[in-house]
Amino acid sequence: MSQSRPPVADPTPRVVVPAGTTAGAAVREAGLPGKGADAVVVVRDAEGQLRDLSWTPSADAAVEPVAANTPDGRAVIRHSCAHVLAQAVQQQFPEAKLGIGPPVRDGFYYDFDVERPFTPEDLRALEKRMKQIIKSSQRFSRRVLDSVEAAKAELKDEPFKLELVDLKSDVDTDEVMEVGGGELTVYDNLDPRSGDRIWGDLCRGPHLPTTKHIPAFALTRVAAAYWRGSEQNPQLQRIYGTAWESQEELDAYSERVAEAERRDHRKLGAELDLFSFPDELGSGLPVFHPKGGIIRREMENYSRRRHEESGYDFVNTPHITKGGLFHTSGHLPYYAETMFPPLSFEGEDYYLKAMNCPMHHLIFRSRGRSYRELPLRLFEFGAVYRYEKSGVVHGLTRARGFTMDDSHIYCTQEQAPGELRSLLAFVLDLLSDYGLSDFYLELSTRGDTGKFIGSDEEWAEATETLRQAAVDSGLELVPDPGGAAYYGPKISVQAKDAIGRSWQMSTIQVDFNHPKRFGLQYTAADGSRQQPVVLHRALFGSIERFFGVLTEHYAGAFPAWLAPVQVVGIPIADEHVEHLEQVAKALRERRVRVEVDTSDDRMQKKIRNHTTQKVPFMLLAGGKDVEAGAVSFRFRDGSQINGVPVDRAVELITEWIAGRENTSPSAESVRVEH
RNA sequence: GCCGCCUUAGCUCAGUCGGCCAGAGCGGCUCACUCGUAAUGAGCAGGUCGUCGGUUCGAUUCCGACAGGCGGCUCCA
Repeated sequence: MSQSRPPVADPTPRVVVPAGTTAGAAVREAGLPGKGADAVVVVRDAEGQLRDLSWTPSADAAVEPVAANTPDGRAVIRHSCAHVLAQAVQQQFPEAKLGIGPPVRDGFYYDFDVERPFTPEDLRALEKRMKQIIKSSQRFSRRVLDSVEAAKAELKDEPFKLELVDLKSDVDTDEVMEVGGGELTVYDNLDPRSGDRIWGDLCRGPHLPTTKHIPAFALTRVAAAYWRGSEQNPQLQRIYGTAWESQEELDAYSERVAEAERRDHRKLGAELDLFSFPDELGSGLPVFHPKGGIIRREMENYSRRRHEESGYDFVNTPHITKGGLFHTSGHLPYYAETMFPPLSFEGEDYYLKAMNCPMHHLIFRSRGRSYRELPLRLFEFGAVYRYEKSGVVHGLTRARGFTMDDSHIYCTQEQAPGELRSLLAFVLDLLSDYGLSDFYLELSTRGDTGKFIGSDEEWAEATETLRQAAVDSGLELVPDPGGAAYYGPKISVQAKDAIGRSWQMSTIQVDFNHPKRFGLQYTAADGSRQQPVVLHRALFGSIERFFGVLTEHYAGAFPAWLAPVQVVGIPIADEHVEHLEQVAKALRERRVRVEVDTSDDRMQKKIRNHTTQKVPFMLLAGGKDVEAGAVSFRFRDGSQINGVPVDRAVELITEWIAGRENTSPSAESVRVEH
């Protein structure tokens, strides 16, 4: 149908908009699509500014058409859809006051001040109303307000918008799309026939030409949100929605959401009998069941081995300490509210450990240290407890009790850059051994709040050292101003999982404050006393969180080397059990976790059970196999290899596990022949 | 911590507009079946309807507090 359209050779084709004509006309003239998923919805001018199709430059302007199915195009669709939502809300609830309504990842939201919170029924009614608005093809029309006074007069019934008008100089961000760019504009929704103004909103734009250009949307949930993101401000009711350039894309998005739900580690943790959160223990305190315990142990064991090989020393420290230690470190009183309240006895306040570093510093300080010992790398799987607010506790990824794979590296100033580089390489290498391979880095630097300790020079130097190490890694580096720890800047490694979600994994921090506070010293070659630099580093972040991330990454189908049960023998009939027990014995001798299913379920049922339990290798044996001294493989994906000689089967499974292969074995990937 | 929603058997969920013995599927246990690649059949057990308090002749059902969960906000050394 669209075959006559010329192929797009230039990735960013330009269209020239003649002076005094609209961008839309030029786009049409150029033969670019006006409807469908690749419809041009706005253009980008020479300054990079997005403009409405109704934009009319006063001089000829070369612009870049922006299609609906691009990140910018989708943002415009979503933002316009937010306006439609707001119009629907004010039709249905005339007393509702408007907050802000920006596009966000995969969708949009709009905040409202209403007398009572929205209900799910409200959402359904609003969706219906929005569909009518979209169908009526209202035109989005931009209007420049003459002055701040004019704006205030127009917005006299919208207290939050008024506030934005007064704040406009410092709210020109992507989040607040209402105002910006030096002038105040309103987008009116006009009736396509009469041109009457139906609704309007303070907004910097740009917008779609008409509401009909919103091809597919859905309202997804309601929540409360603080006005302008501050706990001090009133809470508004936020409605979230999603909008896409086509119904197919909306469906695909819904499918991604459903897939994420299926992978939810909290759900899989129960289904696969890995861990639970007993109410009796309290919120955020997990227990690991035997199968979860195996995965956890394998994760830890491999990490332990790699750390041993890389020159780390293993230490152990207690879970509780007198409060003085955390005063020395500076954690108290800054972070008192995120630590559990103290236990008072014998005239002392004892705190549950919220971080391991102070205790490691004490180990460093326990005797005189020589430069010959540096870098000294102390490592511990250290359990910590943090009083996370009740509303943020979330499965294994945000728990109140968890285990950090924590290490502190004490080195000289000169050693720090090299140590950081090799540390980062080590971290990325180890993470990829667990099957995560898509990384980017975030550099968290000092902010201007009072929580950061230490001098400007020290911060600048530490930040630069970290930045350099990050740049040397060749990975994408995203700045995170104000995100540093109070004692120093940090790099965090963000990993993307199998369905493209990012998780913060490792953090690496440079710390020049703790050495000072703890009076850490070593004797240098010239006999002088020097202060070491401390590098803090958690690789998994926390074992629990990494466990949760891996569970979701693999959708519960753990690599064979991590799987709680690696092999299950399934006899066709009872008389074949003996044969499988022999195979199991051989595997068990090679430390393979193997079971033979002797239950009186039918063979088909056993296959189903162990498939849903995501066992990587199922070994079936019937008369033919017994006779041939063989077994038949069935894999998670349903593929099979029949009649594999027992010796070869044992060898093959052992090799697969020892190779720490992270993909699921299948008839295609497993090679029977040598 | 804040806002909203939720909590019935091990799990997933019906149900009670306030009233005799609260149901189903899966799971568990028992028995029969011995089977060639995702659910064999029959039977049995299992619930103080999250906890505490209030209203009521009577509460699993209505109200409140608390705990736990879910979705957000805020926070995240």
